[in-house]
Amino acid sequence: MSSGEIRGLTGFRDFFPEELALRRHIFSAWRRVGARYGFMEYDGPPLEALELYTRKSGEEIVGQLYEFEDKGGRAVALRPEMTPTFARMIATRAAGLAKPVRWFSIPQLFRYERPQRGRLREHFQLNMDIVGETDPLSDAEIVSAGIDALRELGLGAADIVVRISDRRLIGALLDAHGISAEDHVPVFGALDRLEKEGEDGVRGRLGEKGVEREAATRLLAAIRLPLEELAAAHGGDEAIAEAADRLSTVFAHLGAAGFADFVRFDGGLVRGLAYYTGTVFEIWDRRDELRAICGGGRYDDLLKALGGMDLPALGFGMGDVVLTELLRDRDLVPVGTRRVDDYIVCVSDAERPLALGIARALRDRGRRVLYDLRPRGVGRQFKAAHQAGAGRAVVLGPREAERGVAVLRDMASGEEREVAIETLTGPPPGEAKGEEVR
RNA sequence: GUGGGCGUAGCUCAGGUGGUCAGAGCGCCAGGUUGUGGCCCUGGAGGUCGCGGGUUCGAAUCCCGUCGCUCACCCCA
Repeated sequence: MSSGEIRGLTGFRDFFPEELALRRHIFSAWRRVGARYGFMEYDGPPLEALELYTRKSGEEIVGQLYEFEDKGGRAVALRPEMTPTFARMIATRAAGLAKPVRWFSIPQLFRYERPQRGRLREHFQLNMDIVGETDPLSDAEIVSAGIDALRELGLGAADIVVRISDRRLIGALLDAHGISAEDHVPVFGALDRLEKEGEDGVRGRLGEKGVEREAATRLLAAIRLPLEELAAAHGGDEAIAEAADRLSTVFAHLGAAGFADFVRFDGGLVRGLAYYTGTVFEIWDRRDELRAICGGGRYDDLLKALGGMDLPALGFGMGDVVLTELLRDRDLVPVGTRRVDDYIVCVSDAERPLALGIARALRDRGRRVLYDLRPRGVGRQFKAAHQAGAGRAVVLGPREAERGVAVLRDMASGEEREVAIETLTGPPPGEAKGEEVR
């Protein structure tokens, strides 16, 4: 790069045609799944009042935000997540919306931090949320939608796994192990280190939080238990039994829906966001080489906290950055599709007016049509047709023009046949759609 | 914010210990082939070797700084 060149900002992407094609491939898969699950698409502003993010997420998040003062002196921020905007939008109409509400969005989100693998300063994220339902069926529904958003792109149970837990369950577990409610959040933070630091490391962190060694060891053993054994291991603890039972129901629903191979209980799963109140889940690649592809959970208190009605809600976010890496890894990126249908080849300049008329007529039928923008040799034109990925060439020359015909050459087989020019310029035959005209 | 690695053509990369080291492949443009593409052959365009400074007779090469990319940490979507 020369010094005079203006580069794109760190952590922001340019989407060249190939990359935009992949992005659109992902978005369209997400939209198909959203539609199948009966979700309506919405969107909100990319710039919001800073307070929308600080009020519930705390001041510490400000360091990670793209935030600044606008010309009117307002503290604003580029949205780092969609949930607050979603909550605000729901709040303004909550009374009039039929519950449960099912909405999804594909916002571009921003975060001011150093880029690294799978994390940039900007990304797109599928957000799907259900508002107004507490039944475990809704938890299973949102997890199913998350799985299908990935299945639609060709990923299967061999590629991805959904780790599911429930803050109510883990909270009850902490209570049972003598950890007071106000310590739950920091303890969640410590437990989150389990995979990175191992049990000894986490025991040390728990010790700093005032959890005794013995208790820490028992706790670490407990969260590794299968869900079915967890309640049994804590005998008469009703809170644990109830939470475990509820989560078991979610798993049962997911099993009934055919997703048993995708899901797994993970008592060590902790989501960073403070507002989760129940089910939490993350989707990871099976090889565990990438960071989480998707994360979400139940946030029953957030809507009320943001000034709206007291409505239960749950949802997830699925980013495009890690997902793109996974699709590339698994060779699930569709290769370049045909760019044009027809390439019109003019043998001499005399056919140019005819070519323009044919091009216009074919384009009116919805066909993708290309022709040289300056006179070139026939060989060059065919080469260009080949490069453009044309399905067929429409050859016009003096010999054909004289007889009112054109030669259609199938670019794959090389077969040629003559057709009357009227069949190209006239109205589409029958009721067939343009794309189907051959 | 901290630390490691890396910056040579549009892309992927060669260029022991400083002395035709400005290169290859792919891609692009053109010609071979003014009525037929893919393959092949030939030619061409394209780089202040990220930028700045220093050492030296001489720096893509060594030193310092800086910017950028990247990986990890922190944190988390």
